[in-house]
Amino acid sequence: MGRSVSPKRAVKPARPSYILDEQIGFVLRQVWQRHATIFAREIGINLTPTQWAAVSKLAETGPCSQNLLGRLTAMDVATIKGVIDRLTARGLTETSPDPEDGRRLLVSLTRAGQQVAEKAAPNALAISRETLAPLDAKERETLIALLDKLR
Amino acid sequence: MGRSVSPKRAVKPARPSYILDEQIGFVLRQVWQRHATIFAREIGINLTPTQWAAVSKLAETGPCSQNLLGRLTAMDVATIKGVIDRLTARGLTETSPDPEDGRRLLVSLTRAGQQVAEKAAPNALAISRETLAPLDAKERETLIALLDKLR
DNA sequence: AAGATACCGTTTGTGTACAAACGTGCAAGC
DNA sequence: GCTTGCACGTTTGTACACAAACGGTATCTT
Repeated sequence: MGRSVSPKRAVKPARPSYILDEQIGFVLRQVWQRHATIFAREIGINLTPTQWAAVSKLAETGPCSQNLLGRLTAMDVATIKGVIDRLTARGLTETSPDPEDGRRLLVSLTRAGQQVAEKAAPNALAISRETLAPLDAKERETLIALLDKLR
Repeated sequence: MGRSVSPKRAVKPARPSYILDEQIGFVLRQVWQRHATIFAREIGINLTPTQWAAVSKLAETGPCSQNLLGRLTAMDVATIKGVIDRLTARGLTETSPDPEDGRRLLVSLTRAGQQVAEKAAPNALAISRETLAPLDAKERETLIALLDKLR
């Protein structure tokens, strides 16, 4: 170390070429973390963002196969299995073999699961609002539109 | 099922109040997932985004305590420990007790770690570019600025 | 000097997240 | 028929991510 790479003129300690804090991936991770923190505090019932995704999507679509539910909620097959296992253990979902297709495992909300979905939906909306609170209405719209292009 | 809840007029199957796909948290998770996929494919050396964050931050700042490094890279104390353990096992980092403060564990890049940092930096920049490729220059700037407000 | 307080690192436990390999069921083609 | 290919679910292994509890160290206050 010591002498710089290019001794051209004075020193000016060459801004490093890679600044972590300016990289989109790092920023995304932090924004996601902030959202997850808000979520954990505000969702009310004890649910993770991932579990809520599964529950609310089931409430939207009605019963569907575990695999399809995974695609609809952007979860890996191994991930959705774990999520459904835990939700089922808590009595929020139940599973049954699909009579029409021996490969499929049908997943549906139990009565308790439906109640949770209804009860938590307003909280989930509030969480979305709080996550976006630092932005004004126009900025929120712009952000969503831009992120949508990157999905 | 069958008859709807509110028989007022015609049917118009009441758009559910909570649409997962429109929620900022769900979108963030998906964009992050896409970025992680690009990262895994393009980083060259076998490093996770998190590990790269630690390595590149160490390259930026020089040796620092494990705890501070965790804060600089937005990692929990337990997370940064695991990351440094794995990097050290691979010979990219090394640790030593801080002679000036018995609580601290100093973390630094090894020679191999520095080489990895230099070699991977261009790839990491390319990954950022590819992640943002669906946007034009102005949009990229806007997105970063908006996300920055949500950190 | 002694005690209160804050900081640092470790450990344990739970929950995503994904790759890879495996076995089974369905459907399309010959 | 039968094979070939694809879809579906499961299991294993690795790696974040965070809460909570613990013990050791430094610093601040009295």
